[in-house]
Amino acid sequence: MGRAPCCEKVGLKKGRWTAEEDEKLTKYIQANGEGSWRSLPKNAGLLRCGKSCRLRWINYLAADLKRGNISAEEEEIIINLHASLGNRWSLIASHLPGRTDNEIKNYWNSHLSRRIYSFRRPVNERLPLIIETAKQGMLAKSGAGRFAIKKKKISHPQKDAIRVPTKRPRKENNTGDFSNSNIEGIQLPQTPAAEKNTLSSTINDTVIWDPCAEDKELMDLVVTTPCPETGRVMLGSSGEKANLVICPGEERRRPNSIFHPSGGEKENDSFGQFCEGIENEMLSFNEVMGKELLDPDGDSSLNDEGQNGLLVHSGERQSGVSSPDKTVDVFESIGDLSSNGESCDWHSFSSISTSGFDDCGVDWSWDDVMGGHLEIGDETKEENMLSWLWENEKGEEVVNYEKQNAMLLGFFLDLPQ
DNA sequence: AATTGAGACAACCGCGGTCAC
DNA sequence: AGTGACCGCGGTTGTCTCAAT
Repeated sequence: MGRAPCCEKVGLKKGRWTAEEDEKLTKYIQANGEGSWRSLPKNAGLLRCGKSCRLRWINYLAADLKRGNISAEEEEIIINLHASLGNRWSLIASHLPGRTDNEIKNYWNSHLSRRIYSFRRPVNERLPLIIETAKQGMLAKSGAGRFAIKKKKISHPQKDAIRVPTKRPRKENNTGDFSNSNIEGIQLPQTPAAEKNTLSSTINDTVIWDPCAEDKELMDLVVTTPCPETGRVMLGSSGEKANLVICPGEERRRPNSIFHPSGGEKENDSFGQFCEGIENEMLSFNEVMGKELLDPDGDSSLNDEGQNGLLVHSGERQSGVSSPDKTVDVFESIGDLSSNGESCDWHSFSSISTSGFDDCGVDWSWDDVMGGHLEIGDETKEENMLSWLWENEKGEEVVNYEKQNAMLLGFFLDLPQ
């Protein structure tokens, strides 16, 4: 014989709580304390299920709840903890006094998730590591910690017009930095599988990596160590340097930044395990932009020099497009796609690029990409970075795709403010 | 002024672990 | 020891608000 049921479930009221019900519940709990949810509704004179009473008390009536908007500090904590813990709302809430798991969950779903997951991706599919990496670079944005790298210019006189017009703006001001960016409105995965598996990364694990730092030893350790199983070079390592956040130069360690791209358990984190499951996700920049972001057939390509326009659709660049800003177009395209949830369509991209955004210009060059890190006259840093990007250990000229891609993607993701 | 539809959020549902009987 | 309710949690749904048309 088990316990008696918590309530009869018949004749019980559902839906919104009235002020009168709130008052009854509050008075009862103030007099008798929390708990005994089964008997509470009857004793308090409420036609509610005990479960409903508990939820109402915990989420809205408890005295220690903090009302009002989520502050910028709280928001950053949520973002960082979510990057580490995934959808463990109660755990996240435990770090935010006065906030409930439900409140944080709702805030995440309505305010933050679309800012964080900037790219269309099927549910339950992980982002490529390079995007995860750059994404986390975005997350590290607030404060000084940010990998990339300011845009050289936004030539469009009304850059707000770049926004994808798929959603009406809300009245309230969003506190985040991406609300006015041209990625607004992008459909997001609801609960990426990777998040569910992202566990146990702690603040102490975080390594903020500055690619132009003079700490070349760290650079090499983090970036150029190949996976012993796959032979691939990863944007991340494991063991002591398991967590990687790309950030700019000023601040190399930010205690609140959490990044654990592998989602592995800290104590089990070996390099092999880190590589496991992501070995095929290390795409080149062209692959990412073409296959993952733009053209499902993968036939867009990156202009090698990067000096005159950003992306060149092979064999089909639109005539009559004057200095098109392909960065802008890229994100226009993504937003447009996500707004209807359909697959990426290169042709819609083309039509967008030729119908009103032609003169949006964000030219880029490697000088631009690196420029955010470098101060004028800082030749040592510049030399370090150049050799890091274009040389191997022997000083021979090579193409370090992963390094370059990470820098480029970070650059491109640093959208106009 | 009426309609539409997206955003925000309160509340419900269902599951799994725990614990009282 | 077995049963089944309780509890807490995360996912989902329902409802309200309000900007755009």
